[in-house]
Amino acid sequence: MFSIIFKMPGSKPLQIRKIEGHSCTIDLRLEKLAMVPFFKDLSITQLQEINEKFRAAHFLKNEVIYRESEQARMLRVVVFGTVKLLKHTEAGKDIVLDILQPGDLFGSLSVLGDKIYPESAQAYSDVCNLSINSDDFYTILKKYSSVGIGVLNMTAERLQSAQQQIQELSTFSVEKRIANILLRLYKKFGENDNPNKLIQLPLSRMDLADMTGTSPETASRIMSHFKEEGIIKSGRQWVSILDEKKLSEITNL
Amino acid sequence: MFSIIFKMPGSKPLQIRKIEGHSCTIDLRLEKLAMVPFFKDLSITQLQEINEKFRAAHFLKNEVIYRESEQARMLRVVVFGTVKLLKHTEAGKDIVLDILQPGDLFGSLSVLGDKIYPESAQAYSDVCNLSINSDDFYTILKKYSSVGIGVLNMTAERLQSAQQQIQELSTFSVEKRIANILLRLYKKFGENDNPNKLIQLPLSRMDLADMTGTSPETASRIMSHFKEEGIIKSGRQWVSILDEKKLSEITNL
DNA sequence: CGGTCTGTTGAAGGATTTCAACACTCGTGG
DNA sequence: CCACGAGTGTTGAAATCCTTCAACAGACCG
Repeated sequence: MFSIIFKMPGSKPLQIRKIEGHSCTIDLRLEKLAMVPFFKDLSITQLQEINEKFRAAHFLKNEVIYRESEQARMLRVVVFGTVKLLKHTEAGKDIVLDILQPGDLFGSLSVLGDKIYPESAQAYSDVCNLSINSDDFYTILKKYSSVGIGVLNMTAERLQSAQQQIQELSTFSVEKRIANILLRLYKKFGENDNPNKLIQLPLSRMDLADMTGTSPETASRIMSHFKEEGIIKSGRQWVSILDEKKLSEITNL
Repeated sequence: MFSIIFKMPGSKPLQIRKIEGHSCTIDLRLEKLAMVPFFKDLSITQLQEINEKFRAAHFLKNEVIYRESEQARMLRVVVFGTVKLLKHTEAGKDIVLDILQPGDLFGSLSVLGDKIYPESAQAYSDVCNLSINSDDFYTILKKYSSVGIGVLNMTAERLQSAQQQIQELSTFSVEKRIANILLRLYKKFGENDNPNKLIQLPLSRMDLADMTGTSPETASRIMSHFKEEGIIKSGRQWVSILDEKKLSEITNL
């Protein structure tokens, strides 16, 4: 078993952008707000009006943005970096529900009701986000029905994706689930311009285990297997996809 | 092992109401529409206007209402009976995502986008529902922002519940998952007025397996175990809950 | 340069599935 | 009205997948 890792001397495969040197200028804020799918029908003037209600906040990698079962007061939009949504269990095991990109919405989605965060949010890299009080957002929803329809649509998509995950957890082997999550992460976070096909996330075996509902050891074993087959390359907290086709064959096996 | 089943001679424990003798009068339709949480802020006149757009449809038990990956054109509201939402797998195994009651919404939830049903819907009993063209519903959403907010809220709740299920599938043993689903079904479909604590559903071992992502055999073994412990009574397609407290202890073990 | 975090691998044990046989219930049609 | 057959539930035993415990190796950080 020769699992050769190509070391680039002095440079780790995964380059993580730090928050230093990043600043949330008005232009960047407006650009990111306009990127949010459900603000796309609004005029510049309306966007600026909405922008007034948002406040920028920064988090360093691994900082907790909010915790499960806290009072849910804020709706947030990722501007820079990636955010991990997760649930904790009494046994200390975490479940990763989703990983968010710039433009994604999180936090207090449900405007009515008990307003308790159903999951925790943690900065997966250095993060900048915009947050809005949920009462203010409620006002926007009432005023602009297109925004509500957009949010509804995004929520419906996430529901579909969650139900897809339920099906996979119920019927797929761990190997299939890991092949699948690698494909999905590659589609979402793969750098298509870069030939080394790296997933742009500090992805650990533990993370993979938490996303697929298995143990880190099993995740490691399966990743080793994929490496032997030449399907992936991987090191400490980085993964790159060599053979996308073989991966999707495994999921459809 | 004495699993005594109290037979009521000539009468099965579970009485299923047939659709014969049921008719969707205007009054019943309005009553059910008013029951839908996100129509609650509308006036009678507005309700009547919306009612015009809905058409009633009837399905016999086990009839398929729509199939996964069909074109999604209709949004539906359950008026009478129960509906099973499920996903099929190539291996022939089904996953039950949800069981719906009168007042619940299903079908083409996402108003924009590709409009493909992400799951199948099947009549779990004889069913009457109202359906509306999704374009017509889109018009309503644009006109009444309160409706959009209500639907958003319902969708957000379902998303939460799906994520809860993901956590349970990832971390709970089959025994805990079955205890949990029994409790949830009992809360939703238990007849509180009736002393025999029956879950008002034709619940088979296969159904339980499809809801918890296990095999019918394992579900049967665990149900047998619960019977021995005096926690439940159960026969062919019926379950009643004797000891709710013990069940919730099992889920929290 | 040590210490901590991450990844790897082995081996034993446990949970669950699968295959198989059988019992029972219910509806149907003779 | 009874008998049949399909559908449903039960149970055993073997096989499989996965977890858990444990030890160790390598990478990164200060």
